Amino acid sequence: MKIKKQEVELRMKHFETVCRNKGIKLTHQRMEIFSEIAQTGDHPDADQIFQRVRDRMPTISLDTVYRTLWLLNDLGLVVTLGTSREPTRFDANLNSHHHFVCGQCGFTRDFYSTELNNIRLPDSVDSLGEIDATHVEVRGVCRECLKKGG
Amino acid sequence: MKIKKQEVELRMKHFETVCRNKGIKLTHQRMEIFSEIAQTGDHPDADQIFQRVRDRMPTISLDTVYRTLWLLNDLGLVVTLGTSREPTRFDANLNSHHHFVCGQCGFTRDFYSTELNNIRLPDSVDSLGEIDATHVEVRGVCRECLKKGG
DNA sequence: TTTAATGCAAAAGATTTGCAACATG
DNA sequence: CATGTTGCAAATCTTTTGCATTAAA
Repeated sequence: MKIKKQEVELRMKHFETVCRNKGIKLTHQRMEIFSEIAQTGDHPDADQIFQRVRDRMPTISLDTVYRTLWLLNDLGLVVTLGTSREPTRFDANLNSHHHFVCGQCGFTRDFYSTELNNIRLPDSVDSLGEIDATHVEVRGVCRECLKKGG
Repeated sequence: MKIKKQEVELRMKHFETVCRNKGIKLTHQRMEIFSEIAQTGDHPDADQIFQRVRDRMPTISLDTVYRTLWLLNDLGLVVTLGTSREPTRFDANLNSHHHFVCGQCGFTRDFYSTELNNIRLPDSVDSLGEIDATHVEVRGVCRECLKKGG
C-alpha cells in the first residue's frame, strides 16, 4: 500500500507548513516519522513506525516516536484508528447501531438510524473479504468538553 | 445510559442459551460480568466493569474479567469499540475515506466513496456535540484470514 | 543563545499467563 | 467426579515521564 509520490510530497509540504506556522521545530526525527506514515496506507502502530524509521536512523528512540505521533495527532496531521489513548471498550448492544465518539474525552454514545443501517457499499469493498457488519462512526467533541474547552 | 429491563432480560437469555449450546459453564462471575455490560449503554472498559462487578462480588479478579470479556467477544455476545486487542494505529490520509477492518488479524484498508462521504446524519446526533468527521467502518474477515481460517 | 526536542532509563498502565484451589455440569 | 474456571501473583506488552544532553531557529 504505497502512496503515490505526488501525494506524499503534498503531505510533507502540508506538514512543514503547519509546523512552521505553529512554531514547532522541524527536527530530523519528526521529518522521518511523518514521512514514514505519509508514505504508507497500511495504518502502522507506534512500534512498527519505530522499527521502520530505525532502519534509516538507528539512534531514534521509541518514546520520541510516541511523542511525535501524538503531536501530529494534536496538529491534525494524522488521525488514529480506534479508541485513541483509551483502553478497549465493550458493548453488548447487538442491534444495528452507530457511534458518536468524543475525540477529547472518549465519551461514546449509540445512535440509531434505519437509513444508515441500509447503506450501500461500493463493489470494491466486496473484494477485500467477507463483510460482517457496517456502521457509521461520527467523531466530534461532546457537549461536556465544549463547555470546558471553549 | 441504563438499558430497559426488558431488553436486558432478552440479552441475558441469549447469553445463557449461547453458553449452554457451546457447553460453556454459566459461572456466577460470568453472569455478573455479562449482566453488567448488558445493563449499560456507556461502553465501559475492562477496569470499569471490574470495579462495578466488585461492588456486588468483592472476590472477583481483574483477570477473570478480561478472560470473560474476550470469551464473550469470541462468542459474538459483545463487540469491542476501536481496534480490539491491538495498539493504536495511525493514518496520514486526511482525505475523506472509509475503513474495512478485519476482526481477525487487524488488517485495515481504506476505501473511497463520494456517496458515503455525503451521508446525512439524524438530527439527534447534533444534540450530542460538535461534529468533526463522519466515516463508515466495515467489519469483516479479510481474504488472507478466510484462506487460513476456512 | 534560547528554548524546545531528544534519548535514556525507569515508571506507569493495560493485558496476559502459569498454576494450585475450586465450582459447575 | 472430571474438567473447565477462578484467583493470585508474576510476567509481558504498550505507553508515559523525569531529567540531563543536544539541536533547531
